[in-house]
Amino acid sequence: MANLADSIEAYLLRQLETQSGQVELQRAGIAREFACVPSQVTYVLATRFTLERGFAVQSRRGGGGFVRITRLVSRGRVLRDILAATEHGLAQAQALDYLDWLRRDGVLTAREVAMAAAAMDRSVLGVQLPERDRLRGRLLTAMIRILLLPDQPGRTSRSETGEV
Amino acid sequence: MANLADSIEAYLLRQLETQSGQVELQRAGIAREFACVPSQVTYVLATRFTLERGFAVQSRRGGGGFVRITRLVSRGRVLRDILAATEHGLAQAQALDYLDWLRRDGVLTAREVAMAAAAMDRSVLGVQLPERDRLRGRLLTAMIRILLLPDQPGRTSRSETGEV
DNA sequence: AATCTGAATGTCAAACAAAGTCAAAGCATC
DNA sequence: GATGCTTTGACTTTGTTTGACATTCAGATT
Repeated sequence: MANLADSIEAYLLRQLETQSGQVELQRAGIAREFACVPSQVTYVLATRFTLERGFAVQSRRGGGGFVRITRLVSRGRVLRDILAATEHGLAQAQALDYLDWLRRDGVLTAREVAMAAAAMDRSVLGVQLPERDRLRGRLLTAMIRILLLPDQPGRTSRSETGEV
Repeated sequence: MANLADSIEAYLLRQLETQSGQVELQRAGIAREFACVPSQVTYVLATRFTLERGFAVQSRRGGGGFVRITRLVSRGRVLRDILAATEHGLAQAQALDYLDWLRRDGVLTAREVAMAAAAMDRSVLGVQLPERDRLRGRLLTAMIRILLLPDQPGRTSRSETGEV
C-alpha cells in the first residue's frame, strides 16, 4: 500500500474530505510535494478519480492553470448501471428507455430528455453501426455525468478539457 | 484560478452588469489598477469579449481615447448560425460560445448547456477531425431544433425532486 | 491650414507557465 | 515468465504575460 500512486490518492481524498467535495489544485504543486514527476499525478487522476468511482476531473492549462476534482452526488445503483452499460455501446431503443427512466426518476427534465434523444438519433450520429452504438454510449455517459456534478461550474471562458 | 486575465474579465463583466450592457473605460487606467501592462487588457478583450460571445468592442486612440464594450442582444442570428452549422461543421470552441450565448439569452438553462457541451467534447465524439466537426454540427443542430419545435415540453423546472 | 506634440490605443512575437500524451522502463504477482 | 499495474521522462499543446514598437487622435502652436 505504500506506493506513490496510493499515497497521492489518499492525500487527494483527504483534501476532498475537508473541502466539501470539490478541490482545486496544481498538478505541478502536488508533484513537488510528493517529489515525483507531474505526469504521476495525471496517472493517479486517470486511474483513481474516474467516473465509475464517482469523480469528475476538469482542468485548464497555461498560467493560472489548475486541476479540479469533484465528487459526484451519488444517484444510486441504477445510474451506475446505466453508466456501466453505456460504456460498451448502446442501441437507440435502449437509450430511449434509459432516458425515460431518468426522467421519471427526476434526474432529467423533459426538455433534457428531448435534447439527448435528438442527439442520439442514428441519423444524427451518422457513423456506421458497430461504432455508432459506441458513440451513442459515450454521448449518454458524458451527458449524464456532467449533470451529476453538484454545482455546474459556470462556464469559464476557454476550453477546459473534459477529461473524464 | 487567480490569473490576471480572469480577474480583469470578471471586473469588466461586473462593470457591464452595473451599467446596463455598455461600459467605457481607459485601457491604461485598467492596466494601472491591475498593475499590469496595457496590452494585457487588450489580450483580455481579444480573448473574452469577442463577437462570438456577444460583445462588441470599439475604441479610439489618442488624447481622450477610450475602449467601449457593448453586450449585444440578438438571438436570431445565433440560432440561424447554429442551424447552418450542420453543413459546415463546428469547432468545439465555437460550439461553446454558441451555447453560452443561448443561455444568456434564456433559450437554454445552465444544465442544458452543460449537457450539450459535454456531448460535444472532442474526447467524447472520438472521431477524427474533418468528420468530428461535422458530427458536432449535426449534434448541436439536432438538439436545438428539437427545442424549437412546437409542442415540445416547455422550459419549466423539474424542481420538486430538487438537486441534480 | 499645416504641423507639432503628447496622450492614448494597437500589434506582434517572445518568454513563461501550466497541463496532456505516450511509450518505455520498472516492479509485483500469479 | 507473462501479465498488469506504476513510475519516469521527453515532447506536445494550450493559455498567459510582457515589452518594444507602431499607429492614431485631439488640441496647441505656428
